[in-house]
Amino acid sequence: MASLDRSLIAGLSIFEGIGSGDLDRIVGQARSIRIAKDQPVFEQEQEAHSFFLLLDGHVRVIKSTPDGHEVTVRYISPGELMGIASALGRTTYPANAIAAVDCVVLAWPSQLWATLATNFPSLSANTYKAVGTRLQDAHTRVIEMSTEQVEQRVAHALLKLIKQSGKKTEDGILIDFPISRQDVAEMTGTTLHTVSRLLSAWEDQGLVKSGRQRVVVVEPHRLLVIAEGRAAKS
Amino acid sequence: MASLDRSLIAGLSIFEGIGSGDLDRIVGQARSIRIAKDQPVFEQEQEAHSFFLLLDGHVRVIKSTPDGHEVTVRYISPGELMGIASALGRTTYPANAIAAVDCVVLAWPSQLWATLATNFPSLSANTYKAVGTRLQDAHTRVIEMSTEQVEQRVAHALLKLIKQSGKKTEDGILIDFPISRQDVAEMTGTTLHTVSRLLSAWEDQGLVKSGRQRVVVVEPHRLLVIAEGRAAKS
DNA sequence: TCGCTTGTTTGCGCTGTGGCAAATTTCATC
DNA sequence: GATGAAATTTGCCACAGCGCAAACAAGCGA
Repeated sequence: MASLDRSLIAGLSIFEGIGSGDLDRIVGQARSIRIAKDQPVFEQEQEAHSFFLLLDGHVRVIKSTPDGHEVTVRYISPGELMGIASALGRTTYPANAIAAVDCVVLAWPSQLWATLATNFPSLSANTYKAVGTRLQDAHTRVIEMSTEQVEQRVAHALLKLIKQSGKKTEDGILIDFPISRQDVAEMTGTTLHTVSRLLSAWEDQGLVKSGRQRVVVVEPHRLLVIAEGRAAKS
Repeated sequence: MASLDRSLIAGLSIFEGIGSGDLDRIVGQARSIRIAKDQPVFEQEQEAHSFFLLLDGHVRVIKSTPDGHEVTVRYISPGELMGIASALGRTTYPANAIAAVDCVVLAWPSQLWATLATNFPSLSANTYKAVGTRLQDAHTRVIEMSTEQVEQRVAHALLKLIKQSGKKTEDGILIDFPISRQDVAEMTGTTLHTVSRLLSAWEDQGLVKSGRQRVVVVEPHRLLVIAEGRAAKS
């Protein structure tokens, strides 16, 4: 399979600045795995035996709280690394990662990170740059949760999703994996009821079209207005 | 000054596994800077010319939103790195860092990171481990904001503060830098009014003692009960 | 010592959201 | 096409916590 995906893989930002020979040497040490929808890629607290690169599909990263709440930390799109506990000096995964659709991933044994990082400094630099972005994102998330109302947070969440995994359709931009009201609620710290009410209202205003596990954003620009908190109260 | 602080510095977790000769070589390239209370260590969006190690004092890291809200990202205690944008492939600081009290920091030029990291792998590993912890903390924060009520969040914030910067007194554990109700509000995503009400209530119950820019936790254990959400409604 | 500034407390009313429950739709399976 | 499970919608109510405003300390400088 390696040969088939090579051109795709070579274009990923993680491998920027890495020669094609080196790339082969890196990818050659990974095994390719298929993960069926709703199956875990890795699980919270579990020993971090591998780290992964998502080649195809979408993965949801979730943390569960002791009292039974679930919070979606982020969604992973093709080309992103996940489970890189080893690069951050951890021995267990900090969260659950679950395939939102059928996925294909590359998996490297965790102990390989150290040698890969020293042999391929660009790989290391690119990885830590991605970590920096993630840290930023997490802080942005904290800020949103601290200062915005539910309506703005949900709007922001949808905008993020279409930017990351949007697919053009004739109706608008579709989030191209199944996503329920409950899922959106877990991303934004609210309830599925409130999300449902919001989506209904937005649908009435022609902002979005949505159905069972399906959201299409018709007017991203107007959604952005809501996200920024400059919405005209109807 | 370097000689005076050497034993202190050698014990920091960032320098774990680094020989004393190497340590000198690393620290020798930093300059020591005093920063007066309320003065910035670095500022959001500003070119990241240096990265820092806090030797003494306490620093507040803040992000400002376009609409004038301020959110406290975290507090930094002695021994922690800050402003390590360069290690994460960024060229500007992502937030404001302000001295909560008079501080002493070591500062290295950002461009030095690359050579330090390659010459001293332990330094690099320790740093990224700290980054990993920070990422964890940020996610924990998101989860708290998503699932907990204000009362629990404030309780958690106080517990974090006393763990990080607590100082034993005869009354209880004092947060040993000036912290206002407003500051706590900015850590927990609420208003100074609500924080004030909570502290008043807790003071009545003998849980804390507080005054102007000052909080002493008298009964950490009972505060933890509140933080966990297992509090008996009075 | 007397202001003056800055931080804190507290009352009151309002509202955004959560909680609950029931009805309804959609999809998958037999 | 019938049956059932899962997702969604919606109405109603309750209340946590915010906003506003006014009164109160507590330091600090002159």
